[in-house]
Amino acid sequence: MSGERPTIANIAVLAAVSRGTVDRALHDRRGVNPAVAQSVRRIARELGYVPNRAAKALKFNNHPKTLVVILPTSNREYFDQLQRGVLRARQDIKDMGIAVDVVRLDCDHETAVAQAIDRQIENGAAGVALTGPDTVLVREAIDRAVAAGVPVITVNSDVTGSRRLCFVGQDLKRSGLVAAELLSKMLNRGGRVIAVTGNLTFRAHADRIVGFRVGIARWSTGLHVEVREGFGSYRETFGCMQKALVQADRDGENVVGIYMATGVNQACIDIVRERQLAGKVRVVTNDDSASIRAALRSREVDFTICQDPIHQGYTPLRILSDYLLSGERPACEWYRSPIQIVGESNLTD
Amino acid sequence: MSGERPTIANIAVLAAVSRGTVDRALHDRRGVNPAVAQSVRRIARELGYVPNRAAKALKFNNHPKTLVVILPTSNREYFDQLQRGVLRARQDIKDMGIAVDVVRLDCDHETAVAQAIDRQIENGAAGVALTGPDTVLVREAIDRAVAAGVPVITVNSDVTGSRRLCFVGQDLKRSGLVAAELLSKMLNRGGRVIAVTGNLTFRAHADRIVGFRVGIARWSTGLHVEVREGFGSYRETFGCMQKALVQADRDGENVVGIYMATGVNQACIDIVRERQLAGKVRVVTNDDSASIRAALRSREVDFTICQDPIHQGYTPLRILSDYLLSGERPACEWYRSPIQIVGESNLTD
DNA sequence: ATGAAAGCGCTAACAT
DNA sequence: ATGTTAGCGCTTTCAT
Repeated sequence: MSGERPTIANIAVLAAVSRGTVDRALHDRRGVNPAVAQSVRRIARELGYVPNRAAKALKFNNHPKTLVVILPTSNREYFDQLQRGVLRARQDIKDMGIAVDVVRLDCDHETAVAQAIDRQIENGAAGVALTGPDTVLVREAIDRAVAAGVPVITVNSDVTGSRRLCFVGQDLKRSGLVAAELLSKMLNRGGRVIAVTGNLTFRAHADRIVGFRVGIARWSTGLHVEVREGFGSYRETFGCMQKALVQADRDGENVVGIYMATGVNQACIDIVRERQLAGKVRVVTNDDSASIRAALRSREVDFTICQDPIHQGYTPLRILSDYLLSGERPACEWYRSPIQIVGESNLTD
Repeated sequence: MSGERPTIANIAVLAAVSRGTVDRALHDRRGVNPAVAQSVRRIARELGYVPNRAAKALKFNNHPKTLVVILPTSNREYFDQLQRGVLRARQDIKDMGIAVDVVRLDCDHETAVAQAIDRQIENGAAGVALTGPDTVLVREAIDRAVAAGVPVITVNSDVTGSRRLCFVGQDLKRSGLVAAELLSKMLNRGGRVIAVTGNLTFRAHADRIVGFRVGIARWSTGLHVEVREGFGSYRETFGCMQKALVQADRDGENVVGIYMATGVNQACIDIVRERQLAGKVRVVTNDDSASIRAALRSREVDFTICQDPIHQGYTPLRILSDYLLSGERPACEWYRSPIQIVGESNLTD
């Protein structure tokens, strides 16, 4: 083949036009003779032209592009971690003439999120990554952004049916499966396992439980699952756990394991501590936090299943900047963030 | 502060010299008045000057730099995976005017490795990442490269005492700890655990066992560790396992767990299969391979501890290209690759 | 509708 | 020893 690495100048020669015209043609800008545009694009395709990212980046230095990340103020510990991933990405792409802004707001408030998206587009954001509720208002705001030519990526929790570029987050069902495998393999005897979740009407919460049930059925011998909802409040979570333990006593079945699938792990940990269940009951939780780390060290928790918040912060920005620099759409719709199993031995402080 | 983002041109104005002189001063090139050089560097420091990577990258396109990765032909499955990480990095830095070559050779042969390094330097490699034996010859070759201004990174297995930029690989002692935690938590009853390794005189092999022993002491109740060496051969590994099982019978102690810390996992898996120990004995292995995946699915292995070969292939090239582009030395001497615990539930096919 | 040219920040070749 | 200039590949005026 032609040894020449394809560049705009290169294509310009072959098409017998100027570099400006090639640029215009390749970017579907107006003011190009359709026939010329056609032929330019054909040549580009034949040469396998891919824009040089370094050159484009250098050019951006004129008028820097800005990517915006919208994150919740809730679940502070987790999203602070995620933000560290964002900051790392910011460093990596700063020299590409791409700036990164982080906006934190109450993401449970759907209108707030939708408005934030609209505002960022108005301000000229070149791309948006966000965590928001899976509701119509948010979906419409995302679709408006995409229609305006601004790529959007959902992080940690997807907005289904929207025209976002892709979703970066964990496979929650799989996460539930992992919890089940761990508990099953730690518990060869039978008995009762309590799975505490937030609210089963939320898809995200339900998914983990679905996976967990499947996993228990697949790997355990004689474990029974008892699901309880804590609805995101400490009080209710604490209460439902207590009731579940009493109920088990009454039923004459031993509680041998606990799966804390909820955000309010603290309530569960406190129960384990108060009742001195450490060592008697196997406990698996989700995510990472100071109190979970402490519980791992004190053996009140055996394993916690993490979703690599750093990765979730870093990846979307890399995808967006790649998109800006090379026009390449992400390879897949769903970037599954790794499922990390963490015990006391591999705590990474 | 001065709102001006610091560039060479910028510094040149402040120092009242030309851009060329600034470039020379900042790169300690010869032919600059020491006093001038001093003042230029001072101004650069005060402005917090960091070279623009995109610009440097674009410049590289003139005469592309080449990074070389030297990998073993042995342990094929693992290093093929690692090479995939290398190829991914190659894509990412191609546009930076940085090419990546992969050389595979028999890395147990120290002279071969040392010669390969020398040859690559002679060929004008801009940086080298390598997996090689921790011997004097290799260390000297690395130091020669570094002395010639070519940065070197060791991958997967370190060459201690060498002047390599950094090491990217797993914390093997930690890996042994993790194995111990898993087995301990799966085995509340007491009994004997067989740990199969290659050759305890090799630091890398010994490390895992050290960690494993510490971990068993820390987490288990009543587990006894029996270490066997297989010396990297299938036959010997198979043989020593068999002997260990017979010995346990004779001693009247149940073998309840197996830790396969060796490269020849296959021998151990075959034993488990032949003796139909699946379900009776808890098994933890290292790394990932087709046969281990199969064993996970057939439940002959409970968990395998992986060291993220993709990461080990990707990271060194990122560090090297960052070094070329920004002159930044890596933040730490040892990039610990993540310790992944993989069961049947989180096999990533 | 198209061409020409300037410039992003840096470096290497050339000129003084 | 230092200044000047060209050029990496791309985009964006400004001219035509």
